[in-house]
Amino acid sequence: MNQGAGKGANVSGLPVSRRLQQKEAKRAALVDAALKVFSRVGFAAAKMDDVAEEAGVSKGTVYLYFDSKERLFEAMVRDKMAPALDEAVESFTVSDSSATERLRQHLRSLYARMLDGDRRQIMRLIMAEGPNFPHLAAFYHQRILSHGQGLIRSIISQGVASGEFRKMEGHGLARNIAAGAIVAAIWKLVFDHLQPIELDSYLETHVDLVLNGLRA
Amino acid sequence: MNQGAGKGANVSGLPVSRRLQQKEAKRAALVDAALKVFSRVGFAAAKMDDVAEEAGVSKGTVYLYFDSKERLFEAMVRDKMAPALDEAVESFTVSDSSATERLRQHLRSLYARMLDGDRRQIMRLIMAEGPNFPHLAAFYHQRILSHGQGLIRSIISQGVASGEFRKMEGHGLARNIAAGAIVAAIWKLVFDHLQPIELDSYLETHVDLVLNGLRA
DNA sequence: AAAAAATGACTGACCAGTCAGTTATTTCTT
DNA sequence: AAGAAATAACTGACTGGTCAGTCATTTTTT
Repeated sequence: MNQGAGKGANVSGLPVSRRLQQKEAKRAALVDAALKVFSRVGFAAAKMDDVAEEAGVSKGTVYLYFDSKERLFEAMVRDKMAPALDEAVESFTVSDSSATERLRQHLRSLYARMLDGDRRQIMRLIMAEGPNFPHLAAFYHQRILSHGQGLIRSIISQGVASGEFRKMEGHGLARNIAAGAIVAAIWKLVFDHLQPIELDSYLETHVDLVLNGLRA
Repeated sequence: MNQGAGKGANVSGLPVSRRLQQKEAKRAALVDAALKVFSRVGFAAAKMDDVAEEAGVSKGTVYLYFDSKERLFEAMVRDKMAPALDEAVESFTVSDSSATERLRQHLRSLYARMLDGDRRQIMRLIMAEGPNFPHLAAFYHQRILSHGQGLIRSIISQGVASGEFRKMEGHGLARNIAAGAIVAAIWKLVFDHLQPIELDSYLETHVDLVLNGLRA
């Protein structure tokens, strides 16, 4: 009767011990706490004690879940970024709209996703600490940036095929189109108190500029 | 005969002691060393010993020139950013070219200035450490970003007046136009090894997109 | 009662900042 | 001009505090 069968069985019939659920919940709490602390002060200045306190546990407990500060940082980035990929793909269900309309929609959803509080903090952390965490930079590039460029490129291809957009030859068109959103996200974290970004208006300017720039 | 006249006098006739010259040179060397070390590892992880070694002096000497690690960091940002302002203004001598041509030129010069090795490192540091150094973020915003937006806006006004550009209403047009360059600078530092930016081509794409986007 | 989870005092490495002492440069004296 | 005295620049061992990571003990769960 070990393995907690009985009250440990969940709807799917698989035995999931109360222990494991709690462990998972605590791990998530620690990741949340880590995000807060790392966002506030950066990797090097963050204290494991503060992460522990933020999560309502003692420092020793943090080390039951993560081997080291670096591992905690990495786990945080991975955990918090995983949903972004799913969202991007989900929001991208191929529709039969025009490329113009799809690009407009895509940029709106990009802003919504990037300007999410957690996400832009992580983006800033990647830029700040990326050179010290090469595999995290690679992970972020592969899972988010590379994928995101692919989506934009596919819309552009459609638009070129349909005659809505002109064919542009140079490199980096997708990055160029996404740049406005990236800058908005960072700006909001670093300079917003000095010169606020009015996001809706900024977004519309961006969409307007890009769509006109691409028009055939 | 005090004040070191004679061999202490320089071409302008003003007495400049050997001491002061050397002191100024050493200060500059320390700022250079600081830039290297801070760029490599960020503010918190940088060691004053490393800065000293990089400059070829002992740690104590660093403290003869700068009161603290923070002050050194601030001095570095200020010293290294001062020339950027002058350059921007210089490169902006009002010409009688069309707004289209002026914007093209301006973007090229913006890329050239931003992608300067030192400068993009500092931009990255500001983004990474800005929230912890509010007055530095303010300094950077005022001296670089705000000013830069003004230059772009003035070209756009000319273009609207001359009928080259359409009038765009939303906020943040100047930021949007500069965004491509900002992203390029950061990309080159963090992701270039994963997906290189071919700068000339990227720049031309950007110019092309923006000019078409603005066209009346 | 046994096992698992959590604790927090502790250790050892690290590093910003100091300062008593050393070296280099300039000024004064003869 | 040559040495003596004064001043400025520099050094690096040291201190005090901090913090990642450990582990013997306590608490909670089963």
